[in-house]
Amino acid sequence: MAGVTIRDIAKRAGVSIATVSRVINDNYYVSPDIKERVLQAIEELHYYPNSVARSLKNDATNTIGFLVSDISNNYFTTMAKAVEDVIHKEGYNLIVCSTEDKKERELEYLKLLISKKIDGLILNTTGENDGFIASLSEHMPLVLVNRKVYSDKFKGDFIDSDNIQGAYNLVSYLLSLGHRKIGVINGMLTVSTGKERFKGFVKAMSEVGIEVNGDYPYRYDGDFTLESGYQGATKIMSASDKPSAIVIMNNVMTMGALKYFRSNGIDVPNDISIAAYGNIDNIELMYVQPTIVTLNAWVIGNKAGEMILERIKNKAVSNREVIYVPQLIEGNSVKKIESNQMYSLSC
Amino acid sequence: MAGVTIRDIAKRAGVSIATVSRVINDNYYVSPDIKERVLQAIEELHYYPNSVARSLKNDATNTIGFLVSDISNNYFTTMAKAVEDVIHKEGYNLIVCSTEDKKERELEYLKLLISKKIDGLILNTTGENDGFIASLSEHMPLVLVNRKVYSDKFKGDFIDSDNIQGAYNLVSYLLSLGHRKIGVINGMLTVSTGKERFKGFVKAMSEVGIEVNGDYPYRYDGDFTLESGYQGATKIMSASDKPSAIVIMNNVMTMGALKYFRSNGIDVPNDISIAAYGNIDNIELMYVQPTIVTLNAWVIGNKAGEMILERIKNKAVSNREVIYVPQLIEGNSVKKIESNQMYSLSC
DNA sequence: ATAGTTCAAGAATACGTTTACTTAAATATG
DNA sequence: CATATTTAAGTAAACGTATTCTTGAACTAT
Repeated sequence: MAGVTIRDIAKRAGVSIATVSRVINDNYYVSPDIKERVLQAIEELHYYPNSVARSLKNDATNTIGFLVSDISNNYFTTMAKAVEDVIHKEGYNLIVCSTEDKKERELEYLKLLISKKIDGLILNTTGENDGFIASLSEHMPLVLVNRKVYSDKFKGDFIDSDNIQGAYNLVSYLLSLGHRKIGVINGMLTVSTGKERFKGFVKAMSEVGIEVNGDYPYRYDGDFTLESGYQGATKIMSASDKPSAIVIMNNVMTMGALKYFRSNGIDVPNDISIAAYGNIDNIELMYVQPTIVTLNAWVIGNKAGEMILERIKNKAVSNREVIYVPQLIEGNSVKKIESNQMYSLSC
Repeated sequence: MAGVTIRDIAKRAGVSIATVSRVINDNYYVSPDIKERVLQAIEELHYYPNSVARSLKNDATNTIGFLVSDISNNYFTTMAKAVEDVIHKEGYNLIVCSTEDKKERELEYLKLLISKKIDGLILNTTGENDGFIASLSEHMPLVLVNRKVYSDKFKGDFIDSDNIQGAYNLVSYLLSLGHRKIGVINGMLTVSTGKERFKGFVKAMSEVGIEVNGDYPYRYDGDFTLESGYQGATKIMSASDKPSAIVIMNNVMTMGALKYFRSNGIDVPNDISIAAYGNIDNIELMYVQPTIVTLNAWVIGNKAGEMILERIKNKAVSNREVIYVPQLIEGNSVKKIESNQMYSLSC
């Protein structure tokens, strides 16, 4: 089983290695009796083709890389499954790596994946290696998910939810229920998701005459991690003048913030209202159901799988963008503000 | 960047490919000026060594496979991270695949990983390919996690929590609080985890004189999936004679059961008590905190990483077993049964 | 000064495949 | 029947690297 090569099969079947290869790949006519003999030898010796050698010769590994920022975020494992689901049918495999949102780790993994000669890459970038990625994109089929690369040299596809719209909708929802003092826990503003979601926040607020500028009091810039969600909630709630609601810009930070609230006896939504960006797993089993805008990880993953396959087959396709509009799902994490309170706010 | 080979570097630097290889691997003396020239050429041409070719020559891919039953179970992603953490330091990479507990998928992935010439395999088996795995184990470094392979030909290591003890502890806890009619939602009884956890259940029950035999009324044999947890809860709660508590044999089924309870207005623990095997993520944010025995995925993953590295370095090591004792963590999902109720039960 | 020694670096081979090229037997064609 | 054509299967080269073997220049020793 170990170390059995095409040569052993050839010897056993009394044919040349070329013939064995032809039987394995079934791409040339081989007379039935010889074919039979080869197949039998393969069976008897427990031969498995060496895909390392095969990849070297074919200049194709049938492997697609998927580099994500956080493998323990269920959102990405769901997406990975969705990608796998599509590419597996076409004979491709997926290799998933996690950067933990570290610049160096991303670079290291990119180089590793280049070395491993993957046929294509699906990337959820840290946003800190745009130059490298842009020049990589000139030589490797590349599909970005959720996070954009800022470079006009970039050649590839981009799939995302409409971050601005999604965040805008979240905030509009809070505004419609009378909230005006609205806090925000941002993700990294260095990546497109962080940047654009905040932009959606600012936009919605400005439409009711509230300018969110440098010294906006209820703002915390986190980094999409559980800890920063906790920190953000801590900071915002420790101010003397508290907001009535907080918008949180991803699922993981939402869990972090809720941990803070729960462990400090802060009631959601009575003490603070919450609205969040992104899916939460088994949300109906939580002590409170956050109102969210959802990203469909499965849909995005499927699309990413399709697009990378297209790119691998036809490297010349031009840049494409696919933007999904996220849907708002009401939970019970937002309290309606009574109008007398509103008036008191506006004095 | 694409297609730059050692040959291009050699030409650029005006040396032989052997010299370039020596510089890259830093394993032979190369005079400083030549070394410098080579390094510069590598830099200028954006050369990345082709690890496919390298693997073919070295007969080592520096890659370890991790085949799990369910990649969307946070328990396994945590374990994967833990494995990665250990092996990465030694220059190895991890490739994770998910069988979805399907026999054919496991076989397919095993063959794929053999083809890919991984240096070692960490396996959470479906339990349905024991023969194949046992003979594989004679040629490939192999570490089993959580689920055993039943074959005396098997050569490798095994890491697990003490399933019998863990389940026994869960049931004893319920018994100590006065429960006697205790339901059980099993995982697959074809795999060691399912089998042994049930064994622990039976053992604890028999110690208080309750024999769990073929027609035990509160038993559901599931398959570790969310759906089967839901189904199990449905079945058990639809009987006219309901139990006062249910033991659920993994984390995912627990979520499924809770979904049934919650959506059907069945209060935990007032209508039914729950105790479960396995970790639950962000448990403090749930509407009820199940009492559980925990598996430390991180510890198991680290150990698996260490052991597979040892096996790769010294293929001759004999079979080893590492069993961790799981710890019981009390939640608020179990109600104490008053003694008068107990008496009424015993008539 | 000559023979012996050392060693940096080049030449050549091998890893396990796939495939272009070659061969020889079988069949078709005039 | 002799020549042309087809084609099944074999031979050999190539993929990109690591490494053994070889070479020849620089050095040491006599």
